[in-house]
Amino acid sequence: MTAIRINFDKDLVLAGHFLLKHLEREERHRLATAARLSHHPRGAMIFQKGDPGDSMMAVIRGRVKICCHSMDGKELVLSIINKGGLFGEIALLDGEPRTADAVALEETDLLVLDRSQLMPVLTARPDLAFRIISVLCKRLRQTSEHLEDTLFLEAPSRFARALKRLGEAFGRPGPEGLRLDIKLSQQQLGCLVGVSRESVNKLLNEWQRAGVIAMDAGCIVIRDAQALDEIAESCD
Amino acid sequence: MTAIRINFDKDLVLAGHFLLKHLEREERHRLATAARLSHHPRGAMIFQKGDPGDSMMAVIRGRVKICCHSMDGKELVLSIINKGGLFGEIALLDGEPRTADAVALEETDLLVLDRSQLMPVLTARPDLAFRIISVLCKRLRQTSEHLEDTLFLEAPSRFARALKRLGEAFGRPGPEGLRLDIKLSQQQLGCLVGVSRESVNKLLNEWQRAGVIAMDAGCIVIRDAQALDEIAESCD
DNA sequence: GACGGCCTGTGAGCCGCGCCACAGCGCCCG
DNA sequence: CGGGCGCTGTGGCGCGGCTCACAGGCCGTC
Repeated sequence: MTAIRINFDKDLVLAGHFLLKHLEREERHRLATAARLSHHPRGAMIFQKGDPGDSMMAVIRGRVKICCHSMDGKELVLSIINKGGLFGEIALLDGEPRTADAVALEETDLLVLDRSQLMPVLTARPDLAFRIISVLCKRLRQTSEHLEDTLFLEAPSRFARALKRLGEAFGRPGPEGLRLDIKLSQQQLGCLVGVSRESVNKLLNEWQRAGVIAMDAGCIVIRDAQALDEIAESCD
Repeated sequence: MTAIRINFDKDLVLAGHFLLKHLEREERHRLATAARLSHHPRGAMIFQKGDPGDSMMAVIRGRVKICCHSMDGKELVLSIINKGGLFGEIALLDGEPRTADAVALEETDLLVLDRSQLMPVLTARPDLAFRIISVLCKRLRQTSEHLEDTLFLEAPSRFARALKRLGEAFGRPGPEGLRLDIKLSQQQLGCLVGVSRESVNKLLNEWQRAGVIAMDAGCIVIRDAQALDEIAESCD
C-alpha cells in the first residue's frame, strides 16, 4: 500500500521535471520505480568532493547548496538548488569524481537516479541528450559570469549582482518589494559572493539605511531594484 | 585543382579531430565540403561577445585566445586554444549569443562548421552527442577550478597553478626543464590569472632568481616543477 | 535559569596588490 | 636614422577588504 503510494509520487515528480517530462509514460515509469528516495536532515552532507559520482539528484523538498572549501577552511557556495532543481549531473555524465560538496540547507528529500538506469534512456532518446546539453551550456555560462564578476567587480557590485540573481531564483513579489524567500546567514551570503562576513554585514546595513533593501523575518526584501542595479553597474 | 586539394585537406583535418574522427567517412566528407576555411591575421577579432553564434571553429593553424573585458577595460583570458582545439561550441549548441571574444594570437587558420550543417549529424549520431557532453563537462570543471583559484588563492599560488596548467597544454620537455612553447607577454599572463602586469613581472623575476623557472627566447622554462608545486599549494 | 553555540553589529589595524610613474630597451616604419 | 610604440623592470603610494577582537542577542538543551 505505501509502496504503491510512493511509486505514484515518484511518477508525479518525474513527470513534473523539465528534463524528463517529454519521455514516454512507460519509460518514465520504469525510471520512477528504479529511482530511490533519500532523505537528509538540515546540514547533512549529501555527497562530497572527490566521491565517485554515479548518480544525479532531483530536489523534491528542501534546498541544497553546492559548495567547496579551500585548504584553509574558507567556503565557496557555487549554487543553491531549489525544489524542482537538478544537481550532480556532471559527475554522472562524464564519470569523473564529484568536484564539489552538496549539503542540505533544510530538511530535504531527493530522488536519486543512478547512471545505470539513466544511460540507456539517454542513448535511446537523442532529444533528451540535447536537453542535457543545454543545461550544461547554461551552467557554463553561469560559472563564467561568476568568474568575471569576481575578477572585475569590487565587493559592493558583486554583492548587489548576487542579490539580483537570488531575486530571480527565490524572489516573490510582496507589498514592500521583491522578497527573497530564503534565509541565509551573512556568513552564507559572504560565501556565495566571495566576501567576508563582516563586509556583508556592513553593506547590508548601509543599504538598509539607504532604503535599497529591508529585512523581514530574516529574509532580504529588495525595495529599490533600480538602486541595486546602479550599485551593480558602478565599476569603481 | 586547388579546390580538390583544399577539400582533401579539410577531410584530413576533420578526420584528425577528436570530435569527428568516429564519423563515417561519408558523413565526414559531407561536413568537410560544407565547412569553410577562414584565415585571421595576428590580433584579429574572430568573434565578439554578444554576436549571434551559429557556428563553431576548429583551429588548423595558430592559436586563439578566448577572453572578455570589463566595463573599465580590464581583460580576462578564459582560455587559449591550440591547433587541433575546438571553440565556439557553446553558442552553437544552445543558440544564445557568444559570451566572450575570440582573438587570433598568431596567424591563424580555422575550419568553420555551421549549425545547419552540424545539427543533422548530431541528431543522427547519439554517440557524438555524448562526446560533446563530455567536452562540456570538462570545460565546466575547468571553469569552476578557475573560479576556486581566484577566490581562494593569493596571487603567487594562482600564478604558479596557471604556469602548471600552461605546462600541460603547451609544455615540451627540453634540456633545462619543461619549456612552454608559447610566447605570452607579462600583460597576457596577468589577464590569464587575474593579476596585474607588475605583479607578474615581480613574481617571474623572483622565481628566476630562485632557479624555479628560466626564460628562453621569450618562453618560460619550468626548471623546478616541485618548487612550483609548493608555491601553488602554499595557502598563505 | 544557566550555559554554549551561532548569529549580528562594529571598530581598529594591517597587508596584499593594484595603480601610478618613470626609465631603459628592442622593433617596426616612415 | 630617428621617432614612436609596446614591452620589461622597479619603487612608492594608497586603499579595499580581510583579520582580529569583542559585545550583545537569540535560540535549544541540560
